[in-house]
Amino acid sequence: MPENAEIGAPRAAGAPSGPDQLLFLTEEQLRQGIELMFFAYRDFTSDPDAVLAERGYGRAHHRAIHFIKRRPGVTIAGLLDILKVTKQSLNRVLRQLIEDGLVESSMGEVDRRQRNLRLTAEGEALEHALSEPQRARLRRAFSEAGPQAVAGFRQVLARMLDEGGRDAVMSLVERSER
Amino acid sequence: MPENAEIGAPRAAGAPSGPDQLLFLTEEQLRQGIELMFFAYRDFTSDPDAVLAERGYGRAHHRAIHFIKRRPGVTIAGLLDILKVTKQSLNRVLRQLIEDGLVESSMGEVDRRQRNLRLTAEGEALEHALSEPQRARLRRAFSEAGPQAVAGFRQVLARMLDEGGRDAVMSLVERSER
DNA sequence: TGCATTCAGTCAACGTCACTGACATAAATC
DNA sequence: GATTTATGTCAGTGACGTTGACTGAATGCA
Repeated sequence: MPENAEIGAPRAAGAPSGPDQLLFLTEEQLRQGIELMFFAYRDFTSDPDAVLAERGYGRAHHRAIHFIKRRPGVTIAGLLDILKVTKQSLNRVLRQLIEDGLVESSMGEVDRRQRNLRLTAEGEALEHALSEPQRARLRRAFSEAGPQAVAGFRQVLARMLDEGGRDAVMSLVERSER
Repeated sequence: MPENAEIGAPRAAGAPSGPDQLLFLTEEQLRQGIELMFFAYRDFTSDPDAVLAERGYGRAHHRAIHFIKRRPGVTIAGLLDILKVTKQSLNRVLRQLIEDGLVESSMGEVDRRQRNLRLTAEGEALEHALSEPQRARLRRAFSEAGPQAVAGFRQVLARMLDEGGRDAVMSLVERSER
């Protein structure tokens, strides 16, 4: 472990005895992990939340915009599958985004029932305004923690995913397709 | 930034042309980090959400219960400070929890305007039912990823916190006080 | 003692964003 | 031609966050 071992190092307040090998699995460490997830996620979402609030949008809009950016031409069903929300929930958000000129919906070429979703130039601009603060936050955190810590961060998050959907999620996350 | 000055050392400062050392800071890696946070947090909260839904509660109840368990005797103001929600939001949740016999509110001993909050036996039981699936998920993820990955996970999450409140959050998270 | 402040609790109104259930329409498929 | 699929919409519900205004009780200070 490099120079910054002390920050994330298992302190194990209860200091159970025995070999140190499993100290990172104590109940205390698990509780700290739970709380860190809560606080980190709260701060992580606070920047885009502020941008969204200016336009009267919420996190649902952010998620839709993010994944439309990621998979240009995605269908409604595809987006529903990624987001795991109901059609009605997604529809309300998409209707707004389309009306506001951030997303364009075009008829499917092979299957004309389908809609292919894409960001307009304005949609791209909002996407960038939303994601840049998060990227900046991660960039700083990654840079300060170092590559080895980042690798651990990713491993643990990946292992926290539901086993059922893990492969699907990881292949979505890791597919660059841009 | 006294104690962990080396943490913030600008590793990414120069040398963009260097070898693979900075590949973990590419835009692509940042985007993957953002998506992993989204999916992991979604799955992470899904287990307690299911338990809560059975009783007609939501995440707000979970958070209140968690931090009352963590800091027995905490005051309303203390909880507001941790959760960063409005008094009105918290009050609605607390009123329910108290009515349902999960939380008890007693008058402060030094300052009789204050209320000290504690979980009842039933509250402790629900807290356990809520946190156990999350602990199990983390336990598995930690165990599979290994201690070094866990250290990295913690470092990155800690570094993602808002700088303003980081020390306060980390000292809350790391304080055992039980 | 008297006044300002603090802590807690409440009322009302509002908005986002999930959910269920039911139904409509068009296009594809069998 | 009948069924299935993809999308869209209407209505209702509920959790949970917000702002703003106001109360009562206890405290602290001049």
